[in-house]
Amino acid sequence: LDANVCSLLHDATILHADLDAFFAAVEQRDDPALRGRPVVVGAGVVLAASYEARAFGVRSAMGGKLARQLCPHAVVVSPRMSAYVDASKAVFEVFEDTTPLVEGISIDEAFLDVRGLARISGTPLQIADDLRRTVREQVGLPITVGVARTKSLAKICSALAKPDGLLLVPADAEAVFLHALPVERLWGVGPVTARRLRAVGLERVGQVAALGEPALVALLGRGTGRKLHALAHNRDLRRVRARRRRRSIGAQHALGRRQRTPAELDAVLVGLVDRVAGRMRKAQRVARTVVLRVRFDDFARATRSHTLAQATAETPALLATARALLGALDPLIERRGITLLGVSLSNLADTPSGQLGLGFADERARALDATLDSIRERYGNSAITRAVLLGRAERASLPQLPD
DNA sequence: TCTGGGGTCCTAGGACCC
DNA sequence: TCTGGGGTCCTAGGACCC
Repeated sequence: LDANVCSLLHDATILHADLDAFFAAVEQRDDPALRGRPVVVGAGVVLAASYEARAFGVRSAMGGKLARQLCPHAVVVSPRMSAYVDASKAVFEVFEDTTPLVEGISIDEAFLDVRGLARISGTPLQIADDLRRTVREQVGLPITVGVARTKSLAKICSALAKPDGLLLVPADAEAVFLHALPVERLWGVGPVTARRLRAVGLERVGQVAALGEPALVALLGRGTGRKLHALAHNRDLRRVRARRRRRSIGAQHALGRRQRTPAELDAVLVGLVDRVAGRMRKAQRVARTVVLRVRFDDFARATRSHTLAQATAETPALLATARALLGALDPLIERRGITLLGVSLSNLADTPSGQLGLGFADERARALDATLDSIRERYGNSAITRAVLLGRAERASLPQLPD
């Protein structure tokens, strides 16, 4: 596809940029001895595999044992997260230099909207080409870019163009391109949905597109059915949005198959809550909902959650809640065994300005919280709003609020 | 495939409110 | 007495993504 075609159509303006085998590529960049050799990052579970390792069937999320069987001569390295974070920052700087409209999806991929940059930077195809070269020159990593009119299709393009590739689908070629693909290529179709589709003979996106929305809804449910129908026709109105805020923060820990005593379990829980609460305070955010996640011996899962009356990032309050949730699951854990424990916090808000440094709440804040609790007990939640306002006024040494 | 750690979004029922 | 229409929030589970 040449740049002239692209500029004529000029509507494939969303880029999806995706680093190739990111963790493994950083390791190969930093250690020349690893270049050209199969590299596996992560021992217990494969976090990333270089393309040389993938040639032997090694995939990320695969168990380390199987990976070693498939590729015995692979170099296994333990992850260096800080190196990856640094590399990611450097790459995102290149993104930000390309266009102000950058939406990070994960540590190694982002959407970029390059509409309206024709006079400054050229066509989307030229921009994508420059971006790839700049990342290679400045950061030393291979990156693949997909270009299309929608996020969904741009993402599909980058997946197909990997590794170290560039693929643009012009608007008038969308249907032909999309409809020939297997259904798994659609962003949002995982193993379960793919199985359901294949069970009724739907293997290509074109077949899904031809089916019609009602039939798809009947097969997959309303949400998934509608979404899939739209995506199969490349109808995807999602914009590229800069800086989306996190909606939850969590931590989890795999426990293996060994039996755990309640005391061991509690120690793990304390560690998780402490870690998560610390990250919350660092991010100056507070949470109202505590979610406890467990995985049993048979890998089935269960979650329990509790929503607090007031948002907090204080370890003791969060820990008490998490302990209560874990206690409620005790009988199940007793019966079925536990292989993973996780805590995540949602319903997030910014730390109120009067409560900065919540982790070290002073006597006064504690007294105020106690007052709020007693008000709640006596008069119910409806009295709390006014009490909170009064409390803030008091803490900020403001005059009393009018009724 | 035999299993790590971090997320997002959707659904559905029930409690509760006006 | 038996019941409309609209809404929010909470909880639990599930699918999916990197």
